[in-house]
Amino acid sequence: MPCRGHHHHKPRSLSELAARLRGGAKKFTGPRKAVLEVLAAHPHPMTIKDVHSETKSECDLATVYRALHLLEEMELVKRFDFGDGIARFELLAEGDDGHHHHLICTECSDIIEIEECFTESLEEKIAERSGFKAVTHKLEFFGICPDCQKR
Amino acid sequence: MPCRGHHHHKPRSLSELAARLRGGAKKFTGPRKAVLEVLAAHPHPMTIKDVHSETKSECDLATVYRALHLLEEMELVKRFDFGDGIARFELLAEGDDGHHHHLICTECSDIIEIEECFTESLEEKIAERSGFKAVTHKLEFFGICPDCQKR
DNA sequence: AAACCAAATGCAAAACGTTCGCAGCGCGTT
DNA sequence: AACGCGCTGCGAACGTTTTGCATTTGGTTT
Ligand SMILES: [Mn+2]
Ligand SMILES: [Mn+2]
Ligand SMILES: [Zn+2]
Ligand SMILES: [Zn+2]
Repeated sequence: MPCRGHHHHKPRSLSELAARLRGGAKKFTGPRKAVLEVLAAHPHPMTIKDVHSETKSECDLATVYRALHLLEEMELVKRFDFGDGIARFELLAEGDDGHHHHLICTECSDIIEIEECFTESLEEKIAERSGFKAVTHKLEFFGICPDCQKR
Repeated sequence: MPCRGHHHHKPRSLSELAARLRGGAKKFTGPRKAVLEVLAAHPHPMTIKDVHSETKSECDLATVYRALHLLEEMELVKRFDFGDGIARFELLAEGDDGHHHHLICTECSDIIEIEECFTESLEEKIAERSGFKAVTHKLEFFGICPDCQKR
């Protein structure tokens, strides 16, 4: 079963997200709504600082941290790590586990989504050979984008 | 040209490392010697805190940070990122660029070295399609080791 | 509609890994 | 042995993330 890419899934509506929260005995608050709206408007992983400033600082930075932790726990959001010590988050669509990768420009931080994951068979081989179970992976690509090559 | 795995390279002697430093107009100091000895004694990536405590705190933590930065710049050491916000370093052998991957137990942090890298052809494809140049990648595997499966 | 309560928020402080400034020390050279 | 620059130790600062606590708020019950 080949991966079809996470953008092939249909995004969740805000009311569906609200229902999800309430179904998990969580409140659909102003700050959480603001965070979800910001995430829904951006196709690439966002830093918490960026999410915070895009909410026009309607809520506290600590609240954004707490909101994203909750959303991550509920699997409504996926955390990514580009190796710079800053967490980034993407809103997940319905039925998407969020597993995918990125190509990041090391000069300007431009991001390209990589829909495919060709690493799954490798995962199985590694699991078998090592005796490890529940093997997953984190993979990100880095390079210099066309614009930055000209400069 | 297939990758032969970084452990197929022969490790550098301490005197060779000293010569490297001096050749680059750097000093072979007590702290740097201690750091290199600690790294040479460990086959897996080490955190800076661990390197520091293994030197029996003969030198300052800030000095360990500076030593590892220097060694990284001189390509004598390779930095790895397991996604937990803590830098890890491995001593490089002669002729090794250090590119390889790991399988990390999410319970006990046990590490297995993955010698192969099957991602190079994917790198080329991604570079071609996106117009990016100098494409590299970071890849780490995570799972539960045999010991932790029993617990 | 009012009361209720657990959950969530804002604010400030702290924790964490990491970096930096600076006075003094020590490696390599003369 | 003396010199000079690079390096060190120490403490302070950094940026991101977490936490404690008093107050507020969403969702529920009366
Ligand atoms: Mn993405
Ligand atoms: Mn390794
Ligand atoms: Zn993948
Ligand atoms: Zn690789």
